[in-house]
Amino acid sequence: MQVLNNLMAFDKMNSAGFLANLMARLFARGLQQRIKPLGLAPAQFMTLLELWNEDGLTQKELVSRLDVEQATMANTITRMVRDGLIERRTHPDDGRAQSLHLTQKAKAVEHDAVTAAKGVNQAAFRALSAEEQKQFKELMRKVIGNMKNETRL
Amino acid sequence: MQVLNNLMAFDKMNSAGFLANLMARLFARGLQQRIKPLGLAPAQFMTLLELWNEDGLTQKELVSRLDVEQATMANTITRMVRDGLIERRTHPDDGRAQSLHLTQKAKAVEHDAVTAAKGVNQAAFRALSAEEQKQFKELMRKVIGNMKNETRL
DNA sequence: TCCATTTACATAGCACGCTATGTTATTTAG
DNA sequence: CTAAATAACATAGCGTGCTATGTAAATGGA
Repeated sequence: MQVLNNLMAFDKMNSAGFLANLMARLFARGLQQRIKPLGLAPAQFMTLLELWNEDGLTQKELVSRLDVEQATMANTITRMVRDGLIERRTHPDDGRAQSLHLTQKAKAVEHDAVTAAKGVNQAAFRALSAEEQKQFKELMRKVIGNMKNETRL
Repeated sequence: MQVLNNLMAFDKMNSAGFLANLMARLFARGLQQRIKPLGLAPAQFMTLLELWNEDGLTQKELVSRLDVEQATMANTITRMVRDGLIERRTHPDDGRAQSLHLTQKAKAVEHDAVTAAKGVNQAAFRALSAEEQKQFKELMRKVIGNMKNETRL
């Protein structure tokens, strides 16, 4: 048996990294399927969440709130402008910056999109008790905190 | 305060999907940094894990073990052949299939790569008790199971 | 046997993440 | 006030994921 050659070398179903990747892909898949009919893609939805909460943010502000690289955000914004979800306006106080503003189209889908996203989370968490759900999210935040501070080692 | 406009609309730090995505990106980043010096990318490492365990697998077998789409695997394999990590051999029993075989280069990096990957998991899990670590992985497997069976709702 | 179906893989096209680097506007030092 | 440094955003290039579709080799049924 091949399994015995490398005994316990690296069991992926017991590897946090593998599990995290698989889980995240399943979340993304679920979200994508539910919001595609609304004309949204997952990263666009996350960006809209911030703008629904506070319209007119700059790219820099979105970058820090969503924890992605600036280049990633720039491309997402370009696609959202292309898709008629937001528009760029030059920032009054800073010629380098731009403020991003929701279009009517983006405002119109807020309720349905948020409902869809909540549905994904619910589907993922069915079969988990309320206590487990709370613990699980707490642990994810803890792990995220660990890895963010990981400048060394 | 903008926060009060949409009270409790969608708190991303309390959204399993957002947390899962962020966590997975941090895992990927950590792994990528550690295995880049070995000439490996994350998906290549995952593929090598399977081949180190059992050389000569087909694309179809890798697809089912790593839980990615066939097209994704095909592209990863192409890059691995390009990078001299594996080679394709036509399958003796089936002219459509191919068996994938490790090169010396790929065999040589196994130990270092596995050590690197274990390091990522350890870094993520420092600050978690052994019990928490076990629970956390159990919960991830549970959530993954939930979402895989989610044909409806 | 021959044709339809299925199977294994390839390809096209896109979303989104990253690093690295360029451009332009603002700030800061002197 | 001007030159250097910084800050905000854009662009290039790539890896990895997906869906949709094409191609060629089995397979199965008539």
